[in-house]
Amino acid sequence: MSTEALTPDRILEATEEVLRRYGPGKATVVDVARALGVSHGSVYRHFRTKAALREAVTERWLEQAVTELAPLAEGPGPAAERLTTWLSALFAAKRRKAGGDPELFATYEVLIGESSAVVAEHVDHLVGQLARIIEDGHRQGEFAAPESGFTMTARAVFDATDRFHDPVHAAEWSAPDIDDAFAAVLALVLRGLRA
Amino acid sequence: MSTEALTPDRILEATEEVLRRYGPGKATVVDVARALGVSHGSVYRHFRTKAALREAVTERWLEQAVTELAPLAEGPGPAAERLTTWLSALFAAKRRKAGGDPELFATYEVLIGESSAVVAEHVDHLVGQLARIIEDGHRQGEFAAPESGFTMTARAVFDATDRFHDPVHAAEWSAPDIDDAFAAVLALVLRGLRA
DNA sequence: CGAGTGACAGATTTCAATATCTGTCACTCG
DNA sequence: CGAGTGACAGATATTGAAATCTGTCACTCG
Repeated sequence: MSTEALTPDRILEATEEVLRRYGPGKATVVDVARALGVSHGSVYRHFRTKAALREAVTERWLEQAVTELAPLAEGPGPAAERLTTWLSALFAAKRRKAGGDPELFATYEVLIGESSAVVAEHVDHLVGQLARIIEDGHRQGEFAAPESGFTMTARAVFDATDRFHDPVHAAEWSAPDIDDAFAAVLALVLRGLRA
Repeated sequence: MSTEALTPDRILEATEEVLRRYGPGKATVVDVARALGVSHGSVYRHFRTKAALREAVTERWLEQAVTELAPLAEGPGPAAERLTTWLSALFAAKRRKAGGDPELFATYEVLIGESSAVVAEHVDHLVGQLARIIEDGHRQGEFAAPESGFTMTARAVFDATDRFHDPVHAAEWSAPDIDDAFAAVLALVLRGLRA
C-alpha cells in the first residue's frame, strides 16, 4: 500500500479518524497503522511514542480554535465590544463543539488532560489575543492602565471567564441560566477594565 | 454490640471513617456495618440507599466550610476588605484541604461529583454570604448599585473566582504563579464592583 | 411493637489467565 | 542507503467465572 508516501500529516489524519471512531481508550497505534495499510513500526518512525502522536493531534485541534478567533481580536471597533465578541465567540465555539458531538468532545477532553504543556501554550496564545484587545482599549482611552501589565490583566480576564471556556465545566454549559451567568461575569469584568 | 443506640450520626461517622480508610471506590455499606458491629440491613433502616448515605456525608462535610466562612462574611470593616478576606479564606481552606490530605480530598471530589443537588445548595449558601458582603458594600457607598440584583452579582463574583475554589481545578493550585493569578482576578473583580 | 437480623436475587466487582498493545531492533528490498 | 517490516519482551487490556455487594423482606426477640 505504498501508493502515497507516508507523511506525518497522513498519519495524523488517520489518528484523528481512529480516535473519532474508537475513542481515546481504545484507539491504538496498531489501529492507526492498520487504517493506513502499513505496519505499526512505520508509525514509530515518524512519532517517537504514542503520547507524542496524540500530542500532535491535540496541537492541531487547538490550533484551529486560535485561528478562528484571531480575526475577532484584530478587527476594528471599540475594545469593549471586541472583548465581548471575542469571549462570546470562544464560549459559543466551545459549547457548539461540546453539544454537537459529545463523544468527540469527550475524546479531546481526555487528550487535553494528557498533555498539559501543549494546552499551556495554547492558553498563552489565547491570552495573547486578549492582551492585544485590552492594550488597544487602553490606547483608545477606553480601559484604565492595568496595574501589572497587559498580559497579567488578560490572564485575569481569561481566568475569570474560566467557567465558560474550560472543558472541565462543559457539563454546566447546558444549564438554563448559563447565559445569564456569562453575561453577569462579562459585565463585571468589563466594569473592572473600564477607565 | 448494642452498647450504644444506632443513630444516623453514628452511622455517618463510621461511613466517614470507612471512606477515609478505603476510598470512595472500595467503601461498601457492608464495611460500614462491620465497623459498627451491626448487620448491613440495620444501616438500610436509617438510610434508604448507599447513595443517600454518601450524600449525607457530603452534606456534612460541605456544611463545615460554610460555617467556617460565615463570621468573615458578617464581620465589620470595609466591604472590599471583607470580600478579599472571605475569598482568600475560601481559597486557602480549599488549598489546605487539597494539599494536606490529597487522598481524602480526592475521595470528597468523587462524592461531590455524585450528588450535584447537594453541591448546588452549598454553592447557594456561599453565594448568599457573598451577596451579604456586596449588599453591605453598596449600603456604605463602597460598591456601585448592581445592574441585576445582589445575588446575581454575587454569583458573578463566585463564578469569576471559580478557578480558585472549584475542586476540579485543584491540580492547578500548586502552580508557582497561582497567587499572582488569584490577586489579579481579585483586583479585577474589586474594580468591577467599586462605585 | 419496632429496632435489628440474615438469607436471598440480581447487579457489580475481583481475579487470574489470555490476548493485545507499545516500543525496539536487526532485517529486507527498491 | 534508508523507508518500511515484523518478531519480540515487557506492559497493559480483555474476558468470563467466582466472589462480593446492594437492597428487600419475612422474621426474631427484648
